[in-house]
Amino acid sequence: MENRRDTAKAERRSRIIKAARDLIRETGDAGLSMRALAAKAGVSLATPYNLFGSKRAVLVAVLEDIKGFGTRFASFKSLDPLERILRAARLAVSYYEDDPVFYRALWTSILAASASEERSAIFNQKRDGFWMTLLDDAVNEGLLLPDIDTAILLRNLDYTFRSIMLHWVIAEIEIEDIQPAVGYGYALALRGAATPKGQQLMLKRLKVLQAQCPTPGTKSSRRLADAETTV
Amino acid sequence: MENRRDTAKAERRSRIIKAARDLIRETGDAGLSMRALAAKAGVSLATPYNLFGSKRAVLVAVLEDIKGFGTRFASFKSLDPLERILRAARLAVSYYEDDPVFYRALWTSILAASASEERSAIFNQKRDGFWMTLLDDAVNEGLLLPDIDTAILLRNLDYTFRSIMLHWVIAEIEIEDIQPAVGYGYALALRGAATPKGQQLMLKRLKVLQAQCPTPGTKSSRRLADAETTV
DNA sequence: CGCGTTCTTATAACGTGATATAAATTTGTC
DNA sequence: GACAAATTTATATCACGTTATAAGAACGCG
Repeated sequence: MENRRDTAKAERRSRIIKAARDLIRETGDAGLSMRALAAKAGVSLATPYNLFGSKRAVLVAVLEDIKGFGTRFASFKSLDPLERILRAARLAVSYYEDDPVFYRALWTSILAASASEERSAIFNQKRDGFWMTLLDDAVNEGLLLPDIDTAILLRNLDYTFRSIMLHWVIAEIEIEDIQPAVGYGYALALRGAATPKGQQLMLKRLKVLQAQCPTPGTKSSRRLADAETTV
Repeated sequence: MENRRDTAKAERRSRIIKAARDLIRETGDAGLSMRALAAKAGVSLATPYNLFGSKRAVLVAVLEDIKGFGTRFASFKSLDPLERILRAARLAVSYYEDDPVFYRALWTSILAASASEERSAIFNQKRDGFWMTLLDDAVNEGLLLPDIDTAILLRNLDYTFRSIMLHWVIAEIEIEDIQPAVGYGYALALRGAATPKGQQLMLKRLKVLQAQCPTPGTKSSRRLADAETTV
């Protein structure tokens, strides 16, 4: 907010983000063209490119504009650290559960947007600090092994989260299957990093969550003998 | 190969796949347009659409055309089952390490190709039988808990693999960081599903692999206090 | 005020993936 | 060999993301 020029620019930026959000909600993925976006934002076609650089960047900005995670998380402080992590993951999933149409369209658009050289902060969101605190708490209370580098563990948890979301976006997971899948993945990785004490806790959760997961292997025709497979 | 018509069609199909593969190798992702592909395959622009349906489908066909996994795997039979799984994962990674330019371009194209309603077999490749055998062996030898549903565990391992590959394609992981990242993720999940005996084995591997992983948290400015985060 | 800078605007253009159409060609069958 | 069916072909067209261009407006500064 230095110049009046910059405030006008910021105003245009947020107008574009809002227009994109509304367009996705109204018309879904399909209706979101740059021409429609510019019209809806009351702006020229070139402006989103000036301010963001590409369609993908606009959509990433939409994603980053969605906040309020910490607020809803206030009430978990009494639980043990591992349980807190699972609750936090569940809370993260709930964002998608609350508005699946929007998020699916958003991610579809982001993935479909043409290739770019972006220094993609798509995945490098600023959640690290929050989650690192949770993990470090678990180490301090003797539930995770001190040998484990929590930063690397966190990245591994992120991998699980993203992959399940991508699977939901691209293929045919039902939205209600996401929560147990994420919970299971998190519990499994946490048990892999846990002390004996933490392992007991996670094993209980694993059994519960496993029962909630749809078993992919129940198709009667599983091909057991083809070693000639694709990478 | 019933009719002569079908053989000609199959021949055209494989000519298109080969042309796509060659085009990616020669010009990278950028040079692969449907017009260039049709020209290189000696075929009309409409033909790839007739035979495959979309650009994405062509690229998926290219991916599925790459085989030979089982052959290279013959020699691991003397190792313990968990170690075999880690070796197999490493072998899968080696495909990408051997030709990173090609695979990155291929995946970029697949992700960037316009949205589609495909019953995406992109990820549902036919590797299940091979990996299920490995996991079941580990259960039978008392290294993994019998409570664990190996099908769900396998899907979880797949999540890790895909996510790391996607991360490599989209963002800036170095190709040499993939192998430890995949190994760590697999060892972590396997330890999470392991018996005490299996856990000891995996913990050793975890420590080694952890040391090979680049630590994402070593940036001096880690923001610890922002609970206001993005989902 | 006036000048220069910066940015938006309007518009045209390019190459793209995809689709539609009618003509040409190939194939299987009689 | 001739006919019918199917499909490739050639071509035109569409909407899209993106870029380039020139013209105009808003601003900071003297």
